[in-house]
Amino acid sequence: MLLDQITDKWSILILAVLCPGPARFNAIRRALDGITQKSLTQTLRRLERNGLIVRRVVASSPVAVEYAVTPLGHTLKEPFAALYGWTVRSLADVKEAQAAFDGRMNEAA
Amino acid sequence: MLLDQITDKWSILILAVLCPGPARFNAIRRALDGITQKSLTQTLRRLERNGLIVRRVVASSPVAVEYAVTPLGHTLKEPFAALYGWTVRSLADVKEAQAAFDGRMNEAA
DNA sequence: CAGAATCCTCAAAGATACTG
DNA sequence: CAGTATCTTTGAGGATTCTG
Repeated sequence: MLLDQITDKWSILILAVLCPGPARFNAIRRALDGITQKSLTQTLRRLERNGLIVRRVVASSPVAVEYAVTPLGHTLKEPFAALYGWTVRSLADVKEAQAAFDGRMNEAA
Repeated sequence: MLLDQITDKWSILILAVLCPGPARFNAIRRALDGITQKSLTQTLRRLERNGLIVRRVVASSPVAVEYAVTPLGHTLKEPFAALYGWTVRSLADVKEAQAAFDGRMNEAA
């Protein structure tokens, strides 16, 4: 499903990093704390294949590779922002629900 | 991260099933083709723990268990709809990008 | 009916080393 | 710098069996 392709662990975060402007491989890597070089490569490939970002090789020495969000990629910004906004607004409610749930579990035990 | 909790494989689909009205375990299971009983149980538990759905046991014989979306859960409808709407609107563009990408790969080989 | 418990596997993620 | 290649690990998910 297409939803699976964009709701994975890193895609949304990479898009967020690239939205303000293009960035290079290791810059993205540093921005996303905790991602491995392998996962980053794989996720960038999938994003590129789906037409959400473009990969541009700058023939300098040493070689530089820039990733940038495409127009199609930019149309995802709004839905992602809606989702992210919800998590921010609802974090307190969710934590409260979790505490209540965990409390019920403990009293049952 | 909270995003991971709601962008997993089934949560969004279960919410969609329950949005029109409450449903029972096996009804949800039948509605979601391909989910195992284990995954359904686990996902329902997480949704319940996060306060997005409620579990209600009807003391009949045999026992009936109903799941329903909470007010908090309903606030997720809009962000989810935005995301799902994007996939519907963009499916053609994504497929085109994929074909182009795969074409470039083959010509390189 | 609505699960809990158990076993199993396989694909994704991590670690490590190497390269143009 | 921007990856590729390999190996290993782990844990999510599937299949199956059992139960109040």
